[in-house]
Amino acid sequence: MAGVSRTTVSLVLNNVRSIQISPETRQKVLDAANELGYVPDATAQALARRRTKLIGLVLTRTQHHIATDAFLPRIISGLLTSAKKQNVRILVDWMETEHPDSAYFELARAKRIDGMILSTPRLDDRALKALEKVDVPTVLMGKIDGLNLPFIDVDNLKAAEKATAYMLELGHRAIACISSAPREYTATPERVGGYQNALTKAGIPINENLIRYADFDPKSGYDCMQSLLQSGESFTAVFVASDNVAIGAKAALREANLRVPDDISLVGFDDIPWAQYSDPPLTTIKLPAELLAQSACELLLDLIQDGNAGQSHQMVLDTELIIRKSCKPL
Amino acid sequence: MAGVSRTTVSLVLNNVRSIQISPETRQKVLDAANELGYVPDATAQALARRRTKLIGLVLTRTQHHIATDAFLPRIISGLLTSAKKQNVRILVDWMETEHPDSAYFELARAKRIDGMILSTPRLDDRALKALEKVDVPTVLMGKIDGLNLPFIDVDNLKAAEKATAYMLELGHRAIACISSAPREYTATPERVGGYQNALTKAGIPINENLIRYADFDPKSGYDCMQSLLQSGESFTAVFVASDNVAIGAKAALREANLRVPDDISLVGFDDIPWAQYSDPPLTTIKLPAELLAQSACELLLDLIQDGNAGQSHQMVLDTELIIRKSCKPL
DNA sequence: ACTCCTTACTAACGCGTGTTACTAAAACGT
DNA sequence: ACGTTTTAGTAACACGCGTTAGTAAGGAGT
Repeated sequence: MAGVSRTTVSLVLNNVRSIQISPETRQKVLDAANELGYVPDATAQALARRRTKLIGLVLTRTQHHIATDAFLPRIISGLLTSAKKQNVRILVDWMETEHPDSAYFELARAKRIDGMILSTPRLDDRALKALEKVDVPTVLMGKIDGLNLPFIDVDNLKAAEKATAYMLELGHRAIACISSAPREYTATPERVGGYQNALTKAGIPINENLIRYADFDPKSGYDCMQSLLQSGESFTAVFVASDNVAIGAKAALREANLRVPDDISLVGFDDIPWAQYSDPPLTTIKLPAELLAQSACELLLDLIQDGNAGQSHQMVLDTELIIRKSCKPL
Repeated sequence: MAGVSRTTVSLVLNNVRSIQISPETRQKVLDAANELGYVPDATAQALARRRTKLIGLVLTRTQHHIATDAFLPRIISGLLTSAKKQNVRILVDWMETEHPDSAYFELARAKRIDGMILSTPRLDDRALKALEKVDVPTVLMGKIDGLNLPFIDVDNLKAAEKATAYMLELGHRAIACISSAPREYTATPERVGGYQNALTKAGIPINENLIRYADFDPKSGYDCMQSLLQSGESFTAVFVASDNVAIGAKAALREANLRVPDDISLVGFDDIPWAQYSDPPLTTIKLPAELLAQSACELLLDLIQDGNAGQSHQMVLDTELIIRKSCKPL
């Protein structure tokens, strides 16, 4: 070093205001640090400060569903920009759903991260209840009613209702629904519920045979659509609650020689990059993914800083129906 | 604790073999740890062991290109499985290309990570040369000729040649090429080079006017295809060096009332999930993304453990041409 | 009875930083 | 001239673990 104590260096580099350092020594320290190319050891800082400056993004899905998720890049992108702005880094982890309760805590208990964002939580996940009582700042990306955890989500119900209402306006009456994921995932009942609400408001009875539950990926969409086509039920429009699933659903329609929108109208959900370039361009619900991720990140950092300071940190974002060319008046 | 020293606990929990512990005390320690729900503090371990058990995935792209990258999920999925197997975690970071040389080192210098994987490196990146001399285990996902850094990549040249040769076999002679990314990215010259090789071997002169450089996302593919169509050049087939770019390219063809494969044959690259469900199913080069990521991870962990133990850690994986229905004999 | 080895454990230090309590010197006030 | 405050800096401890060197107890050998 250059002529000063370790403590002084720490005080200068961290710009501690509650203490006085003469401008000259301050400059001497800065010069020395610069010349030596000194970078504080992040691990040691974390140990001393009891903050790792790391937040975890925990994906509650199988490996295969992560690999085929066309939505994930937007979440990561949003998270990265928001994190960089706040000088925090992102740790990605993944959890097979079969794991026991303790799985969520591996990261947190070891204090590897300061807090975490849980993507696509499941309703049947018992560990979530435990999270309420444990002191790990957590933000859910997905609303769960029973729990009192902070969450951020879009208004899935309203969005699905909007999408379905649009097809109703065009005169469709026999409208099928393919959900984005199995029932256990929180968005599923909301989106299917919104679809059902719209039908009910239009005085149309709900036909359970027109509802299918996909499993995130295009293949499941393909299977669901085939199942619908083979069910014998007739329909002129389909609400597919995930663009990624719609990719497969459209393939099934094509194989059955049905054309979009001439034979079947289609509305998707998410507005992944593919949607506007598909044939025909897909009418879909635009989900503000980057904003969602950024808000989740900021919410989490608030929680980490202020503790759980009173107010319930829960946000619901709005969505927009993007009308393209996959629907046609009946 | 339950009747024993801190040292003994450490020895038991880490299963240190070079030292003797009686089975009874061992069990006592394990029982106590279990009851207390003791989890070692990861930060403190990292400080003492000088290993963070974290590896960085550094993306050299803009925020927008990350958000629209249909290929990223497969990389992350592969990395996650491989990392979990080795009890290591993944830190995702991102770097705008304009940053100065030091940018790569922020993570490494602060010893936040044990090593890093660099995705889609750029040829013009001067910082890479600095990496050679710095003691940070690094694996490049993408081959760079001048450097002596460990890398893992697919044989882009051979793959592109294979794709182009396939169209030549079908009788096409006027074959255009849309690259996946700007020239600065390492895969670009290789893939375009493979395309040119195939033409040359078939005795066809290379027409520079039939080559376009896209920029990762569907929109750039759309623009490139439009540019080709408006150039006045005539062609019957196109090699698009990225499925993600092909999404947009197909949209441009459709708008020009050209049909695939009747009017234009198309071969893609990557085999993203969308490819097999597109209309028509896209013939493409299947890139083993998960394997690529896993190999990169294992390579990196080897480097971290053994230091740079002699042998040049460089791997080139093979690809496969998946023939679907987007090409037609001329 | 003494040395020598083995077994089973622990004291003490180090990892690289943040932070608190304290001190020495200088400046100030009467 | 003396007490009091301010200024500028540092020593020492803490963070929670890994690890090395060392020790006490017990057994074996002569």
